[in-house]
Amino acid sequence: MKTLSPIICILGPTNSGKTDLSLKLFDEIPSKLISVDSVQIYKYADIGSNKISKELQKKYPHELIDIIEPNEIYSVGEFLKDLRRSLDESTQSNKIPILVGGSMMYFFSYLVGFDDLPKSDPDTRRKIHEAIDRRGKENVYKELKAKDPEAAKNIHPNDTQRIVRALEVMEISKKTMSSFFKRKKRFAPNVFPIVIDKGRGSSFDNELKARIEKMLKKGFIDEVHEIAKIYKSNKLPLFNSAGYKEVSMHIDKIIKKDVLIEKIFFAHKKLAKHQRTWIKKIPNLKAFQSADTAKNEILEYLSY
RNA sequence: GCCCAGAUAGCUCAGUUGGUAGAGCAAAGGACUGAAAAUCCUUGUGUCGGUGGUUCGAUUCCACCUCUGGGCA
Repeated sequence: MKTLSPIICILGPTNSGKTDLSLKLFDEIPSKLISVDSVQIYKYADIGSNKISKELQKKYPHELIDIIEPNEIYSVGEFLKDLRRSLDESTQSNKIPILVGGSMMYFFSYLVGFDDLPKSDPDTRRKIHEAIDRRGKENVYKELKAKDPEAAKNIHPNDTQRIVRALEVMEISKKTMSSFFKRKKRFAPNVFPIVIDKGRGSSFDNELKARIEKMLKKGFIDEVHEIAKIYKSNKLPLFNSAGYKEVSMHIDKIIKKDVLIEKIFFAHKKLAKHQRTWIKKIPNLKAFQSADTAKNEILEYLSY
């Protein structure tokens, strides 16, 4: 079922020019744009996630954008399934898939490998959280250590999220989480992954700041208001992400207006840093500092 | 001009009843297997505004000076 048509992957930290590059490529080659972005996946999250405008979306349609409601939880596992489907579709229609986006763990899982763990279950998860409240995090961690020392080795006692996940997997599957770990490498020879990063000097900071000011001018706060109104909640999964968290805190009067820009800026800087940490772990990336040189190299690779 | 309050880490500020200091944020590095833009870990020497004085010892007490708020004229 595997064909060898090329697959282009464009990764990079926020504000690096990924989108520009992907649109330019789309202009020149018969391709399908596929978003790799855990926030743009959400409907209505337009301004804060830097989606291209609705008009541009007509000209440049993207897969895996606007497919989830902001009150739903999406995950890497689902992403990989959705991605596979999109990739199949594009090869069937003889189009070159261009994967572009900012969620580095999604890229990592696709490029480096991901095992078939049981998917999360809210009831099981709730039970484990109750156990933590009742018996204390330390004791629950001890339990994990006893049952799955291999997994516990890589989980810090303070990392509640991972402790819960490991116990959840065990509860559902009756097997240890570490027994699932194989990380079969899926790095196919036809995948062409590149990273673009302009670096992190003061010009990066200034551009990022300008970009955030623009977001606010375009009505980021109203967008968050609207979403909270539609779903009657200000505690949506979407509101955990960089920027959305800060704006929703502002709406709750926890963050004052005059520091909001700064807080969002820090959140995005942290995001960029985190993205770069992931990028360092992904092998075989071709690195570029500008969209133009990257474009030429990709066209050359595709012999266009 | 007078009175009051400040001056401590890049920022906001704690603190030391006198034995040369610590939180949050930022920054840097890292972990990461269905929330990942999440979650978590590691890293803190800074003329404690300046100059003198008291003291075995001052960032801490005293005096003066400089600067910044605020008030009164």
